[in-house]
Amino acid sequence: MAIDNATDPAAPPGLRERKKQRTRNTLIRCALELFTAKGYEATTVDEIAAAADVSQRTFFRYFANKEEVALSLQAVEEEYALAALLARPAAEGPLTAVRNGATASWGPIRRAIAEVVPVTLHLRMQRVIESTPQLLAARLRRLGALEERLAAELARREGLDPALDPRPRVLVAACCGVMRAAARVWSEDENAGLDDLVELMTRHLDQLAPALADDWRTGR
Amino acid sequence: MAIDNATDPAAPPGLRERKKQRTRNTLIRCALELFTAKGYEATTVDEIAAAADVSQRTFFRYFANKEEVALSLQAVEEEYALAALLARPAAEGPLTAVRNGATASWGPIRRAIAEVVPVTLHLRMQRVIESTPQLLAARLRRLGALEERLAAELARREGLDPALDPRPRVLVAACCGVMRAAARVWSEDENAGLDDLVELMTRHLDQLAPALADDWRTGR
DNA sequence: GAGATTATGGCAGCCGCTGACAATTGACAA
DNA sequence: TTGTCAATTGTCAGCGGCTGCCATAATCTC
Repeated sequence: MAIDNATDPAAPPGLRERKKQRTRNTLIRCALELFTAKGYEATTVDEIAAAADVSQRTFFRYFANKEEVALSLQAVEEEYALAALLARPAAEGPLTAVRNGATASWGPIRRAIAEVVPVTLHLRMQRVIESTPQLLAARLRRLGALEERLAAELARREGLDPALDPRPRVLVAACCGVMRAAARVWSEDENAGLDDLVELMTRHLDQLAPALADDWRTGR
Repeated sequence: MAIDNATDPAAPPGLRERKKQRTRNTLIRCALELFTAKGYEATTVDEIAAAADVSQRTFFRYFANKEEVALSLQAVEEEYALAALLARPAAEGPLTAVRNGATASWGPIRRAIAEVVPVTLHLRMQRVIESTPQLLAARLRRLGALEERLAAELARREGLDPALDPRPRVLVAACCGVMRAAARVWSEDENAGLDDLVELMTRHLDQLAPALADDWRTGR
């Protein structure tokens, strides 16, 4: 029996598969360029399809809707974020693992993104997402789903039943909420780069414990 | 000069204003009944308009889109939540104020909702929102906007510059994240009531500090 | 009650999105 | 190489969300 590309993911991809991947990347790049140039809502799916030289129907075979192409690189980020937590040594405590996972994920994320589009385009797109209500909403929902997966992993690490102990959920929810707040602040500065985002997030995470103290005056 | 309804909000509403309010409430009630009966996506704006006995065009004069009518009661909740924080005495610390504001808001919220639709309908709708991707996304975005307002109020209470000190944002983000996690868990139990939701939220909030401890074993 | 204001309905039309069918292209084996 | 099968694509028709436009009808003001 010859190599079965359908079942063996390690097999070298055939022409068909490579072509599909190329079409998909082209669609993403064209879409992000149009979105960042003239805005998300002002960009038509027909325009994206035309720019990528496929029919509108084909676009919808690659992406379920216009949102999905806009957030396709965020989906990549999410996978790497989860993988980063899975890679933390078991010796690390929950909070430390979440924190170290977050900081360690940015390198791989940057490289993976760069394979598809220029990183600067992706950064500009982040701001479009943050300032487009529909996109921001969809992004927050995805982050919610990611939270669930992170919490499940945390519960597994600590040997807890996620249905009973709320601490994994609580910790993840708190950290993700804080990081989102950092991202919101970051997106308001047009010139901030990826490193600035990472630094802002860690600074915000460091404020978590102090912020929970019920008297903010004692600390200073 | 007679009473000027356009500029004096305290003036008794005329026939026109009362009729508008009635139409709006009817639209909300019809929409929620249809959404809970046959699902959000399966319900057409034409059907809602027909049930409320207005034209589709009129529906869109009351609500910017189908999402808005689905989340109109959540918008009410948000206003009361903010008002509850504003009403906390200045002596309370930030965390205490957030916590007490949250618990104190539920009474007024329940009463305000009951003026428009039966509370059970609203509770059923909460679960539809939680299980409908598009609605959940929109709700999370609104909560994000609420977070900003809450953080701004917290900064004002403590006399801080919200642009400089991240603690208001961090505290609000953490608490809101935790409460959202509670709401997600709650919505999975078909028979849980409003009181159960409140109790679950406070239980989750109480877990915030323990969850941040980096060793979960010491505590038990 | 006349005239100004405002709410409503009907219509045409754009855009996001989907199902169905036919045509094309790549994969695999005889 | 060629024939067959499966996957990919384009075209077309159509639905639902949503908007601008204009005419009509209901309220409000004097």
